[in-house]
Amino acid sequence: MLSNSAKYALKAVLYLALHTNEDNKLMVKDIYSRINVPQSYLAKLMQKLSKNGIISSSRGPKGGFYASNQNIDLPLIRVVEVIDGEQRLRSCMLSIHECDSENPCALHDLVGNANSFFIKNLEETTIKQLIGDVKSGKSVLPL
Amino acid sequence: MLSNSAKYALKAVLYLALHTNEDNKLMVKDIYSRINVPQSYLAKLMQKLSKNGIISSSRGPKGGFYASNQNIDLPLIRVVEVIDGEQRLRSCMLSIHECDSENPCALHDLVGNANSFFIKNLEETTIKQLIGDVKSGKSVLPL
DNA sequence: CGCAGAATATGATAAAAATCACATTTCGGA
DNA sequence: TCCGAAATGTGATTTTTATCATATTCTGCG
Repeated sequence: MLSNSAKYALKAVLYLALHTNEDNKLMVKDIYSRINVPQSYLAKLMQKLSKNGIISSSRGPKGGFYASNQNIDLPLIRVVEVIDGEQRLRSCMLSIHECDSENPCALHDLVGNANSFFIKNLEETTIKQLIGDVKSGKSVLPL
Repeated sequence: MLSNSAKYALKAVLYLALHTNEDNKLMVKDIYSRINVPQSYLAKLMQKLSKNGIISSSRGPKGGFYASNQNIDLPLIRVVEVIDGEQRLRSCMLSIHECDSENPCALHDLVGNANSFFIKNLEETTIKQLIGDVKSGKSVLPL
């Protein structure tokens, strides 16, 4: 469903959204152990996120990565699309190309609305909204 | 969610269930192009399925793979567990170990009951039931 | 200006998943 | 009883994903 990389990226984005802003940046080495992602792999992922405008960064001393107000208004789907591409998440359960609700593959009904429900949520939920849940204790952001 | 291998295996099992029985077997080379799976990779998958009792086989001339009456009464989950192992399907969206509905990770609610719904269906639907849908035209089994 | 601290770029290595190739075993039939 | 047809067993190769390492560029600050 989601690649490992996408999971890593989501964790990182949520961590940044919770702990950083324009005036309070963090470096990869401050983050990786908190979210349990290998350091240099995380670095690569964050570069990709940064290049695609999902997170922000600045170089040099006092630099680092952070989530701007603009960043956290992005829907979660953007994170996974940047990392996994657009296809992976939406591909049918049997990887049939012509599979949709009109012409369902044999497993289509078993998944039911499960997958589309998840995708819909990823599309409609912003990073900001999600960390709201964490802040209010509705869910946990784990290591 | 499901590995490529598991998808291949499901396709193969469903194909066998539709087109074979004790008296009417098929060889890998008769199947692979129909379900669009590389021949020798399919061979390996089918050996695994056969060894684990998901499908049946007999050697020698007039031999081949087939789905017995006993086979098609198995729930679909058995197919994916044999190929992907038991963990993969049930692992949390962020791969957090201590994530459940009591202690949900940040993404838990986004997936909602989607995943458990799918798993439940895999557990409760037998191969036979599923091909019923295909036979009655409710769904398609594609190449 | 220039140095040091940071991200960025590039590419090498390792591990896992997918694919291929072939030798071995089993079995039915002539 | 022997030959050939088929699955089975084993392992090598390729591709993708994940991981590591290092050189390069940018930037704030003294």
